Amino acid sequence: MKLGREFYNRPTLKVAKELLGKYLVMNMEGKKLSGKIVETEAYRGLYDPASHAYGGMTPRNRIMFGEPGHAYVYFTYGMYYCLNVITERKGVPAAVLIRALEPMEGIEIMKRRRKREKPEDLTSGPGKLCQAMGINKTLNGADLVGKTIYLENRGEKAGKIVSTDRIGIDEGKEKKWRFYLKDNKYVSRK
DNA sequence: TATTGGATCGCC
DNA sequence: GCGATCCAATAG
Repeated sequence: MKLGREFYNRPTLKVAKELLGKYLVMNMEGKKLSGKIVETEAYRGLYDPASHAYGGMTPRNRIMFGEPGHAYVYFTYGMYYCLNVITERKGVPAAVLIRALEPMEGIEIMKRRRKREKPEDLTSGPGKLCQAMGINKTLNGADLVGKTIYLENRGEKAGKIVSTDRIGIDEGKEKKWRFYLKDNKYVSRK
């Protein structure tokens, strides 16, 4: 069952945890790709120094201030994209970064795009999964309650969840806002 | 207008 | 450990 707007319009930490075990589905150019979410990170707007929205709205982060249930895609390190889902009500800048997936459908397409054969090399990181799924800037602002990209509950139990500090973040280290499924081999940074 | 460094990745 | 590679943010 596709996740509706109301799922995203809730506290960010809750959404970040509940996204584990859900499926990310892409329908593009007649191809279907999907993967199970196994790792996320929460970013909470104005009061979180690590968030892109810290300090107010800019052209890049404006999607974070908008309606929940949309995609925030940004470009980083000159060559990678990262995918976030917007949470909390309109006007409150907050998002959950999708950090890793367990590939499910469309694995051959992912291998071709990633130029890698091992399943655990396809989507075990935020930049990798965007490359594998074909996510780029054209999807920035896309409605996740739609047809091309959406999240889905396939009735799986998440299992044990581990929380740690966020990767690549120096400020706000006391915040344990990274969540992943324990013992899952598709989590980044083994 | 110039400079700097990043919510990364893969190879050395 | 480090280079690739480019854009957003900030400083001037």
